[in-house]
Amino acid sequence: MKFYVTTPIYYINDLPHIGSAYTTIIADILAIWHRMKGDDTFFLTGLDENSVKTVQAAEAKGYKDIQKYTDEMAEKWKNAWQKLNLTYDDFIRTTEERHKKNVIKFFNKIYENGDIYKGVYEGLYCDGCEEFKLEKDAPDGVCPIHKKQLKKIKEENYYFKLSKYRDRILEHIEKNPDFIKPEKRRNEIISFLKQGLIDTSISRPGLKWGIDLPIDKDHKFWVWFDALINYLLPEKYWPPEVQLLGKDIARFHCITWIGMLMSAGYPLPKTMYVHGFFTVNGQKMSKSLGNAIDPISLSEKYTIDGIRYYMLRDISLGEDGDFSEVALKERINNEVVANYSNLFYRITSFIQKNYNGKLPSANYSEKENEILKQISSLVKRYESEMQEYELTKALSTAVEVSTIANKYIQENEPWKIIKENKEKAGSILNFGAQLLRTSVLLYYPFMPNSGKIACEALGIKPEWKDVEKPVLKEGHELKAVMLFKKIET
RNA sequence: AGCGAGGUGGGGAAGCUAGGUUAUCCCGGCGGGCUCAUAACCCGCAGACCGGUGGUUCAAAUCCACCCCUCGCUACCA
Repeated sequence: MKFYVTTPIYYINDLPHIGSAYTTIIADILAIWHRMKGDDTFFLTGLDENSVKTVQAAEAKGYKDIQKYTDEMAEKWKNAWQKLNLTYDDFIRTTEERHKKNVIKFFNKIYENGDIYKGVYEGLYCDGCEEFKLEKDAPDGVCPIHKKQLKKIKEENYYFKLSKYRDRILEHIEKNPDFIKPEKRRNEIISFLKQGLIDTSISRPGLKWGIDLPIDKDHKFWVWFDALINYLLPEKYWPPEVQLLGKDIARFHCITWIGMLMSAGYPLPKTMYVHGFFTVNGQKMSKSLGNAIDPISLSEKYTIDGIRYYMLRDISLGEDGDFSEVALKERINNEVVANYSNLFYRITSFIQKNYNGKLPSANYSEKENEILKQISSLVKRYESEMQEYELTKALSTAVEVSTIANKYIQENEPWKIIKENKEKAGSILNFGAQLLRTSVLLYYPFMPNSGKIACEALGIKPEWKDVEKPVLKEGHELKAVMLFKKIET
């Protein structure tokens, strides 16, 4: 089985914020899980550098050489992702030759297919903003920012015959309930399509930055057209099993991109998953409010895994959610530390102290077999939740498993038993360690950094095979490690 | 305005498609147990007339009607 997941490619007019980190982390979780299962996995992320915004940001910061600016920003983005230990397989920049080649190739296909024509774009232009305004944003034809009369400008654009594909797109979405998730986004797209579709322009004249249109040197590709094509990069993995999107860009992906692919004759992605947005401590995140969160400094304080855990645990994937530092800290202390890390330590340190770090022999009874059955059904549930991209549910299933393990240890009181019967206590610890191994693996995609340490200490590999079974053998060596520290401040 | 999603104990959610014993889970609060463990772990308790009104039914959080409230989408904004 192969698994190909994409994130949107991000604008480089600023550094990564918590929102872009969120999307990329979701992709990372999925990629890690599929790798554990042995799937041929490919995780693509990258940067959208051909936007007019790039030029504006570069100039605002005093750069004359735009390419230099993009190179520097790209380094910063890569560094940020490395600090967060994200495991992407390739990082695409739309200023790269390999991308430009793909754009041209793609364009030629739809051009030869007769889906490109020259038309006129009419719009209200503001000299101050240097951009077109929509009528709804500019009541009375006046720019809301500059209070100036907008000019009616006509310019020639090349258009893509998107409207031609409207029926096919609609049909595809209606016939494939899993194509757009969650359902609420699917409904939105369907109702949008039912209103009808107009063609979309794909080029702009007179730009100095961007990719040249092969049929007309005076035009550059409009940034959206060029950006979407990045996903085609890993040819042998096409089509993606899932493309992750923010809700603001759902329509471009679920409609325009799909129409483009139909025209060029590519198979379609299996699922477009639209996630929600964060507010920060109840407020909308924005630069002007100055409440944008830097994921790097946050991770230094709370650990990468702590943040990953919180994001998926507290915020239902697909819904909007509030990012609160208070809640973050509570989740880490009350769940990651108290439930998981504590479980890990109480079992491993007990074995280390009393059994020289070697797994004692086991003699399971009806009670243990009952629990194994329960675990096995929870693991099945986890797998189907992961498969359906219900990551929040899958994580809470993982929590259930480690709770069962804590309960088992608690009820069987090996610290008492060991005083009279070391062998019997050993059997309890043996079973506890088996449950611990399952917990570690279920948590692994969500918290891979501590997961690595946990696997090493347990002497296991992060593999999904027999995840629900008690496969650790008598005499297996393991070490006591504290995976997380309590956040005190 | 149209279309869509939702309103469930202090907070966050599940249940509702196939109506039926004490409405479930997590956090928080309170009490107890345990002491292997990072005051962690385990057990118990309090707290919800399931947005409102009316209807269908032996029986509704679950079905129907109307109403109120919140949020999202309604084209070039990653």
